[in-house]
Amino acid sequence: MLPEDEYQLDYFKENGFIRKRCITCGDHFWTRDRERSTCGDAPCDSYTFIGSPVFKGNFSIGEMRERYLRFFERRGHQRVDRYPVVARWRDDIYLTIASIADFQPFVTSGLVPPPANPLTISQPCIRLGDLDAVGRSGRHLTTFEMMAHHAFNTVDDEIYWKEETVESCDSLLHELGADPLAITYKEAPWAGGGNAGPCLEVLIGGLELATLVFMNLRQKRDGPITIKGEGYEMMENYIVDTGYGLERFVWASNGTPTIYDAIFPDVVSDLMSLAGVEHSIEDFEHASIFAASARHTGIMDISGETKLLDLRKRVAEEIGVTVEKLQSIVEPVEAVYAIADHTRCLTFMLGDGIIPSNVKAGYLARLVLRRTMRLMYEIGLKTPLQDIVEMQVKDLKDYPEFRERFETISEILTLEEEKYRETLSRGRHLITKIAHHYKEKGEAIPPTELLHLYDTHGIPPEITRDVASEAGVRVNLSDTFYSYVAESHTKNEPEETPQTTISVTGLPPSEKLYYEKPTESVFEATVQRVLDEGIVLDKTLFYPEGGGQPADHGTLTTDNRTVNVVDVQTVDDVILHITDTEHTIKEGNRVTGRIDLTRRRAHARHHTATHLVNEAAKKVLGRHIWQTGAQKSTERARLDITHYRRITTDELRQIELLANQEVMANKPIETTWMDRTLAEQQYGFTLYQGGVPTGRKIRVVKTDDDVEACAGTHVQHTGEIGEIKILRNERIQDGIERIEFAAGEAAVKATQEREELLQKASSILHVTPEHLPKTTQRFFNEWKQLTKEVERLQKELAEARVTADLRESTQINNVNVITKEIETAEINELIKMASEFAKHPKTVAILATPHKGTKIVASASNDTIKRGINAGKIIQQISPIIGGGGGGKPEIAQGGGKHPEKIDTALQESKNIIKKMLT
RNA sequence: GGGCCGGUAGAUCAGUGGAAGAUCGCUACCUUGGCAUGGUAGAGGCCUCGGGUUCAAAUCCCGACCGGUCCA
Repeated sequence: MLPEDEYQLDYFKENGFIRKRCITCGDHFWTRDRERSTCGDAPCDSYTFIGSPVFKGNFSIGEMRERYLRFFERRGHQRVDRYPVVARWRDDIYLTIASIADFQPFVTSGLVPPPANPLTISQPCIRLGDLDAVGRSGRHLTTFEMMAHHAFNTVDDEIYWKEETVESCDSLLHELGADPLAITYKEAPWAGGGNAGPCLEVLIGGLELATLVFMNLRQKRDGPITIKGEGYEMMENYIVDTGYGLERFVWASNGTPTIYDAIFPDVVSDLMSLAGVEHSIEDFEHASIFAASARHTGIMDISGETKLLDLRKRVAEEIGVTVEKLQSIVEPVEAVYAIADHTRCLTFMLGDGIIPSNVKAGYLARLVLRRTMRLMYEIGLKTPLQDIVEMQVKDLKDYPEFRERFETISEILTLEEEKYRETLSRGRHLITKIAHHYKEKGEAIPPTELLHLYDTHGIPPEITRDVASEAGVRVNLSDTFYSYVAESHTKNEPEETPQTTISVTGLPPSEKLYYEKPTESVFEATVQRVLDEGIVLDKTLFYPEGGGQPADHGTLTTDNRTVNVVDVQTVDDVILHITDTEHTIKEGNRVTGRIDLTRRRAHARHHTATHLVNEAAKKVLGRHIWQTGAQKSTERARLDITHYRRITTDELRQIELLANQEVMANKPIETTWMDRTLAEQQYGFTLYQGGVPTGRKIRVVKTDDDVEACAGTHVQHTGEIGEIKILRNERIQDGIERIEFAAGEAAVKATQEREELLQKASSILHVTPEHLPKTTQRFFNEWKQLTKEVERLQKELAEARVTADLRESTQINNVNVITKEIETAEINELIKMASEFAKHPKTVAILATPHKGTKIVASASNDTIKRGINAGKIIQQISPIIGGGGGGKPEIAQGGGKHPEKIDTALQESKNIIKKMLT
């Protein structure tokens, strides 16, 4: 645990605070109120602000945000624009979950300076962890703004620390009109995301309004400080990480029964009337119900159906109504609250460019979307989703960027709604089928079946229950269903691949010649060290694998001995040259390096082409396009981009044309090293198309309109690419399209290969390539007709043969037995004939052909089957004779083998078998 | 990134190794003054594609393509 003197602030002592221990939870807290015995946090205190606001004046979201940011601007902070809700600069989280997330990991680690210091920001955040409680608890939101002021201190340069932070917070609350006696600061050591430090929670009226974190520890195995079982050590830099809940401030200033009524009252009331739900916070009864509900949920956990029911009971008791009555009043309103919240979340997600998908951040968008639609279905709200989102966009006046993007957002929503409807209607079919199955067995649909429906087909168990009960089948639905789902997924945990660490300690970063001298292929260098994993030089022209670009190949020569370099990797800024054979190169040697320039040029062409195709795709498909991956080689490159529907061939052609026009314009490619924060501010996060680079400075590559942070090697002018040829397009995930293309010589080769295919195909048909589509169509149609004609003729022929052959039958026990070898018949003909024979009474036929492998067919008329004949068994017994196997039904069976010369023997044997069967 | 499911007639789907099916829709004819309906007959299938196993594959195995879905 942290030493308690962490919290012994002068500010507390000089302003009449005393440190107390909560009589309920035992935590320590600071207060001015000598009478207070509880810490002020849930569940020790319950809400007192509902109906009696803690601040002077009813603030709206916009007013409160502005008030806050101005307050800290006056105190020397620089205001910083918000970051997107999708954390594109992070590879560990999809969504921005806190204001400090904007500055992790490079600013907090001290590697990159902050955009301003100290700074203040109001950062929209999305957290989906408490999805179930949203709407019900009265205080949970998926989307909220975390107002914050941050100071990034180093040992040499301290901006401010605890004293000033608490003083600012206290002053802000006073300025807003809070009662000083009502404010408590609770001590609550904080840990998360690999950092930790002391923390004060700021509470008024039972509500946590802000958290003041003093981040000064970093997680380290066997570190000297232990928190929650993990070791930590002190950092050289220490950070003031505050978080003020904007929505909670607004709620506290309004004292409405729920947070939703305070932050988007217009959207809530519009939705209520659209859904036909009676609700008015002016209505005393309703207000008191929701106030009571919110007070209780403030102090209890309501996850799970049982706990929810418990809450309902308590509230019902307090108000003096039955639980059923309470539910009928409360549930539709709660659904509307949740819909209001979820659609706001969607507005931020889609507005910041997330494309719904079945993977990654896109999946989270779809999760929220489908949840919203389910809620709408439950309360019978038929308004199109995009209309509700439009209400949100209009309500979010401080976010004009969403209005600009609304057309795309609206299109995405329409498509998603359509998709979900299809999923559900597919689901209904499936459920009905399964329901019938269990109805026959007289059982309820078991949980495994529900899991399968949900997991594999996306049908929520509630819908299964509804549809199945229409079919008259019960469903075993437990309130732990979703944890059951989670359980079924945790069975096969991915094995952690043990990371092999290559020791490059003590080595300076390798000098990268490939940036300064992109066209050169020969260099001199000194060997720094020879490791098992590769050779380290002081400087190199070899480009190491990275950013989807493969490593350069080439040679290293020393004392007239040359080795091939077949791979180049980078470890902590040190470049390793990997050779294909043993070598005698030693530390301190001078070596001459030569790189394969043809290979390098092919990579550079494909790399620059990737930027052009990406930009062209944005122009053709829309600004929502985002690169999710790319891979280059000497022969081709592929680019994965986000898009909410399949790219059409027409769009693909436009992209190809546009990219080639850029090539023809022969524009220069500018590369500059820029300060990371400056680059982000100047170009925005669209910089990080190819992933997030590390380091304080980033390399910015400008190709006309396209600007990306990129470490790859490029051509000097777009014209050097020569040609870009799109080869194919596939959808690798829902919402992600892959475009494969070739550039330069590879494009010419690819075009030639396609040309050759066309020529080969057209020379077979003796037509020119232009006539190929028409001619192949004609041939295909003719082929279909001829197939039918052949079948018809075979049938006719079979009938004719049957009539003739019936006369040649042998009599065995009053059964006509026909055994016959037909030289040129195919198996279908034999089957047709055999079935013709079987139409005649008292007839058994055994037919054989040596054509196309040796085949035999047997058939028996119905009356002979009754007398013991079984065509299947006959075939089973005689087909081994011809060296194969066979089988079938009593009426008709077939078989085959490898020895046509044994057909006679087999046919003779069949007569013996028939004799036995008839006796 | 991982898991699960699917691709058969225009549509929805049956078909677990032995002659490709059902329902709706479509076409023609009958029923009717006309329509709805009812009746009869018919057309419509590279069973997604490519390999493999087998005497035999829509069916089993491998791969590709297309689609659905859950999770991190």
